[in-house]
Amino acid sequence: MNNNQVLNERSLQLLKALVERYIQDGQPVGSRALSKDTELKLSPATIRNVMADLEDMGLIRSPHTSAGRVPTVSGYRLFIDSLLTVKPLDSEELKLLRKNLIAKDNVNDVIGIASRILSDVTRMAGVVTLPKRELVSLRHIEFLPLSNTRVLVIFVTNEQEVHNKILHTSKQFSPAQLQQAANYLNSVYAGLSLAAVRKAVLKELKDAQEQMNREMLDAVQMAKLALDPENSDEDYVLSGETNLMGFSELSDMERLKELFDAFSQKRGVIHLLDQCLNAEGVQIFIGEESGYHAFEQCSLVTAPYSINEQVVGVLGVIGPTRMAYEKVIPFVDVTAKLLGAALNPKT
Amino acid sequence: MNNNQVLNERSLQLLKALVERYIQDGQPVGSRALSKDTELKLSPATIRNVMADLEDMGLIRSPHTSAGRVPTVSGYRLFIDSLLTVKPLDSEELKLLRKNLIAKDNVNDVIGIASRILSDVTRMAGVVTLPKRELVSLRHIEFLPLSNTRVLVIFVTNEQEVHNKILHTSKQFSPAQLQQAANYLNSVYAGLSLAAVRKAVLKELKDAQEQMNREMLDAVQMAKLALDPENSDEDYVLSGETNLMGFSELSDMERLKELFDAFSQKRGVIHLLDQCLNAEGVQIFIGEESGYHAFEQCSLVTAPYSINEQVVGVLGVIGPTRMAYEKVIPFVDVTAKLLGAALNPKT
DNA sequence: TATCAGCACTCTATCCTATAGAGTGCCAGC
DNA sequence: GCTGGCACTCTATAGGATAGAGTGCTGATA
Repeated sequence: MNNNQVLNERSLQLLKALVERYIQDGQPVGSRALSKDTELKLSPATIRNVMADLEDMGLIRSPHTSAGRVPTVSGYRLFIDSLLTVKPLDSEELKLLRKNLIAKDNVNDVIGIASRILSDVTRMAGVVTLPKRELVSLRHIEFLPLSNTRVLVIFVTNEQEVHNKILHTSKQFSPAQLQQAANYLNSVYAGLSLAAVRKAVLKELKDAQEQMNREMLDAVQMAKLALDPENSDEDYVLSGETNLMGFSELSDMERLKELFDAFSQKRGVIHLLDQCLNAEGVQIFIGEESGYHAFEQCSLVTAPYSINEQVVGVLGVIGPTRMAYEKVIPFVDVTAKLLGAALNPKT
Repeated sequence: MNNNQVLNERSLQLLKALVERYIQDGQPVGSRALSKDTELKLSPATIRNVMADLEDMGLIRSPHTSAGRVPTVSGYRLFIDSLLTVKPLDSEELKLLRKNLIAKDNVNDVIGIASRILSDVTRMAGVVTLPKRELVSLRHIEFLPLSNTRVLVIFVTNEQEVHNKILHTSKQFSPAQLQQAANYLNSVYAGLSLAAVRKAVLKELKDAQEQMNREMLDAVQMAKLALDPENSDEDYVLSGETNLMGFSELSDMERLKELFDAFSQKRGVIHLLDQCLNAEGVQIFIGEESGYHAFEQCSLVTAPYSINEQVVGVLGVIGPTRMAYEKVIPFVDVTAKLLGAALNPKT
């Protein structure tokens, strides 16, 4: 790669045409085809010169001597960042989103629907992370005695989701004691994010052990157990993975297995998606940019979604690098916004 | 297919050898190989005669003239039902099961572990259905007011699993009323299976509308809502699907996509597994026997598992028809028993 | 009558070669 | 700086030859 070339208007226009053409039909693009595609009246020979320059700059490459050129990751990156003309969202698709992406009693249902719509519309794989518990705020907490030292803790969060967990306490509590503990916690902590609650709880335990009365101490200690993040309960809902089996660039079984393994391990995918939590809007990983070998032939288009203006999760589309970015990007963007809206509690 | 042939001892012995050989190395088995494999001192020519008979009977077939023979579904069926010599369980595998398949607070964790062990050990796909709510018995029910007419119902079942659901009630209840309703239900119905509870509840509503006091009626009506089976919450945990990508008989992308689609739709797979709920022990579907096109190249080896001697779910292994049944069958069998043990409440 | 050696036949898989087609790089002329 | 022309390269495809595996059948044998 050699950067003392100039990327003038014409080269960019040709790069754009090449990427668009390649995305459209998946074949390496030759100079003759490009000459016909653009309104610049240039002969194939001239275009070949420009293409040689683009290749020097590492933006395109040729699979072999007598094939045309295909975009490299840098080529796609430049295309997406500077050349792409995003298409407005299809009104049918918007209608579909508005019709189906609505509030439900069960958050998982909404997440599942979002994931499915993403995959159905794009005909690629859709992924939506569950709202991060950490970031979601506590609405209500409750303790139920199960047996001896086992206590069921139930907490209702911001987005009307109910979580439960079984605690093993060091001593036995009466139902009344548990009720009292819950009352205390609700009065003090309701409305804070779970992360904030945990932080406050830890502080309280550290600062005020002696001054606290017995009941409050019990309550706080139980809250500590209840909010223990434990083995990251982070998860996502994936849909339409099988759509990826149709793409020729992913038809190598080794690769495909690696990709699907990554999907079921979840760890790597979650890590990748987490990187998009703080992005302003749509963020894109092209091929090897993700840093995961399994995703080398794939691109990931993501957008964070929010509840009450607080980002709590990420959704996105996974497909071959050769995808219709100009349609996928706005679609992912809007879906994220509408998912946030559907998850916002109405009260 | 023509059945006026006689299946004598020798033919069966040869069929057995052929299936075993084919399972071992996946190549069509020729007369010469079979002649060496068996201790019957028969020349390839004689064996060819027998093979022609077996082919007439529809037990084996030849992919083309100059290939050997492979078993048909009927051939596999006969092999499994009458010829198979099941191997005792490997002690390492038993140790693995005993070590990992132990009681946990969370049923889903245990199910997940079982599924993973099934796939890891067999290097095929493992599947375990969640315990059917219907069949599991009620231990404890609780109502929590959420807001206005929304009530959170929580029920703890037999296997220590906690389920929750949001009800929309027609009128508003005070916490005390909800507590009273729960008390009533717990005193009357605890210990029955959810299906039995629902049945009793419906009967009560029908019979005794007038005689009942107001509170009990409310309680029963709420129970009815809570136990509504709704969109079948039946589900399963699948592991190691990607193992199936390694098998040459499943390497056709069309087929593979169909199979994975079936996995994510779940409906068909659940229906198939449900058929095994009432089987006495291990049940096997070979290829097209399942009745699902997606599974045409696959076999499914299943066994039901029980909690408190009540069958509540099914587990199994999915792999190519050409699998080591003599090892898989006992393994699935034992795993089902140990899963049942791990799910049994200790009290 | 059951078994078996021998043989002609069939089908597949593999390798080699030839050929057409697509696309390039470079050069010389405008 | 652009372009037509041309030699060159590489791929994909088809055809043909060959080796190998395995079969079915026949006629001989015990």
